Amino acid sequence: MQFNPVAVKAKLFRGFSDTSRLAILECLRNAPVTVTEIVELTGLGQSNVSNHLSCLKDCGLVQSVQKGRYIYYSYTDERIGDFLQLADSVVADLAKGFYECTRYAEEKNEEACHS
Amino acid sequence: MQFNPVAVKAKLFRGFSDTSRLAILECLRNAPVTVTEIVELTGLGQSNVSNHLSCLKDCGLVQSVQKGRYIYYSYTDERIGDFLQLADSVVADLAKGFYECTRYAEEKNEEACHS
DNA sequence: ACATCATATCACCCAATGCTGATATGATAA
DNA sequence: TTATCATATCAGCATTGGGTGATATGATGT
Repeated sequence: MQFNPVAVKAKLFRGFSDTSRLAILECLRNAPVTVTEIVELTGLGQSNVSNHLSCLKDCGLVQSVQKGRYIYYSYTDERIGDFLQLADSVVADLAKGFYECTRYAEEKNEEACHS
Repeated sequence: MQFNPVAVKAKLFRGFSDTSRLAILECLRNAPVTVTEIVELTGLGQSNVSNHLSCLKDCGLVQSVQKGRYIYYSYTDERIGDFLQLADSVVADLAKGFYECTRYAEEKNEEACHS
C-alpha cells in the first residue's frame, strides 16, 4: 500500500500513460462497458485487456460491477474523464504550436523519452 | 515523430507517471528552475535529473532556456500545473473513500499494476 | 451435469525504463 | 588558456512493463 502522495499520484498517471490503456479509458467515457465490448472496440487481446483493466483498477481509475456473467467497468470518479479532456486540449495546442513552427524541418529526436 | 493522437496523449501522461518526474514537475510549479536547483530540491542524482528532464521535454511538458551557464526549465503550458492540481484533488478524494471504507482491513493487492 | 460464454490468471519473451558512475560538452571567470 | 561550474551523454545493470497463448475460474442456460 502506497501512502506517499507523490507515489499515489504517479500511479494515477501511470494508468493514463499507455496507448492501450488510454484506448480502454476512452471506451468508458460515456457509460460502463463490458470486457468483451472493450476487446471488440479496441481490437486488443482478451488477456491483454484484462491485465490492463487490473492495472487501471489498481491505479484507482476504474471500478467493476458484476451483472450476470458480465462485468461492467466504469470510472471511479467523473474527473477521470477530465484528465482526458485536459490532455486533449493541451495536445491540440501543442500540436498547433508544432505545426506553426517554421523550423519544423529540423531534426526531431525520434527515440527519446526512454525514462 | 508520433502523430497518432492517442500516442501523443500517452506520451504526455508518461511524463507524469514517475515519482522522480513528478517531484521535478513540482519544482517548476511556481517559476523556471535550474537543473542544479532541481538536483538540490529533489535529492536525485544529476544525470538522473538530466535524463528525466530530457524525457519531460520530449513528452512536451517542459521547455528550457539558457541564461549564462544556467539552463532554466519551465512548463510549456500553464495547464501542466492543472494536471497536478486535478490529480491532487482526485487522490485526496480517493484516499478519503479509502479511509472511510469499513472493510479497510481486508487484504489489498500490494504488487499489482505490473503493466 | 454439461456445454458455453465471460473473465481472470499463468508462464514466458522481449523491449523499455530508472538508476548510477564516469565522461564529455559547453559556458564563464580568473 | 586554463580551471571551474552547469549540464548532457554514455555504458552498463537490474527491474518493470506490455504482449501473447494457454489454461483456469465462474456464471448461465439447456
